[in-house]
Amino acid sequence: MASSLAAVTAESRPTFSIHWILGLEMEKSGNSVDLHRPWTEMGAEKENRNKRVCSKPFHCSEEVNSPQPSSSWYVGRRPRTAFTNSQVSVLETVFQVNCYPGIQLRERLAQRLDLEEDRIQIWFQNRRAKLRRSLRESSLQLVQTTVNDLQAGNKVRDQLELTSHLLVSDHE
Amino acid sequence: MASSLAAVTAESRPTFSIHWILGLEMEKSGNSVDLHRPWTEMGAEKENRNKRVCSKPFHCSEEVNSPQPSSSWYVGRRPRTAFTNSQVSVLETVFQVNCYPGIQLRERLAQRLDLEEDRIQIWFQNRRAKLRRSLRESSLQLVQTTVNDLQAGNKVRDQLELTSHLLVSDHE
DNA sequence: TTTTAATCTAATTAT
DNA sequence: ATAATTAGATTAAT
Repeated sequence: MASSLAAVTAESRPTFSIHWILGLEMEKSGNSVDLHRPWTEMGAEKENRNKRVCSKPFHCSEEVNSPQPSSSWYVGRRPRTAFTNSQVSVLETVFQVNCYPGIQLRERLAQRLDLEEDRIQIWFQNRRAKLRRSLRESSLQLVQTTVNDLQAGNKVRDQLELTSHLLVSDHE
Repeated sequence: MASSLAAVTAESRPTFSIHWILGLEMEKSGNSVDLHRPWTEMGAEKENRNKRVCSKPFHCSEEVNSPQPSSSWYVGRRPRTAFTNSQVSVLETVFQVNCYPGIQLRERLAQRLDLEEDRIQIWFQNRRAKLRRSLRESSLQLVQTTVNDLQAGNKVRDQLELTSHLLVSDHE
């Protein structure tokens, strides 16, 4: 609420400082206000993009030429959430019933498990991906098995054909 | 915090009620604990997909029992956030500088604009998609213009060729 | 009708 | 192994 008020105060003014908005973030990048849109140069440097030497684009825009993967002062990614066994247990149970929980159920789960709603959302997305993956794999395995069985069947048939051919030849 | 305690209490018990977990959500679906995984029956109903009966998995299961697919969808969806002009203004300004804000900047923006961090994340995702779309369109238009120019150039060249041919023919 | 917030998948990155 | 992020495609609210 207090932060909201501060924001509104600044927002009502047409010109506001980018430094004020970015706060501490600006200290590290200095005054350079360079755009970071790696996907505009798609074909050119795939390596740089894939490597994502700097998951914090802001600070590392100059690092495109000098990659320092192990700059540990900050990583732009949200720290990995470590779900407890109990939390996963509940989530798995709910997933069995409904793997596309709506906002109400997600909020409820967030409250009951003391997690943010978005963590729930992401968990279900990843869980569905996992299930799809396993289903794909098992169906692939089914195909493999079927192919193998067919091949085995063919071998038997070939054996039979060979035998019958020999018998026929024997008779002729 | 209180909800956390409640959750832990229930979690520590190996057997917990699915109804307790789902709470009010269960009222709608009754006692039937039917799985909802529309993508497991992918190949089976291609017609439905083409007919656009339900392209979202969510309505599919609901639609079986309820005749109002549209009303059942938006109850499950988070209510659309209405950003104020001021909020968008700040977001746009930050976007000019960094369209891939890390977790710190996202949290800072969330605090200052009185929004959830995930709303910020989603806003930037949609904003990047919009920018990419506009870039694609403008580059497409560039191609169109180039093609048109080339065609116009060809016409001029054809005119010149025709003229010279007539002149040559005239001399022969 | 247009714009865009929310949701989803698929692939990937990174812990 | 899986949480987090991205692009891209849709859906649906304004």
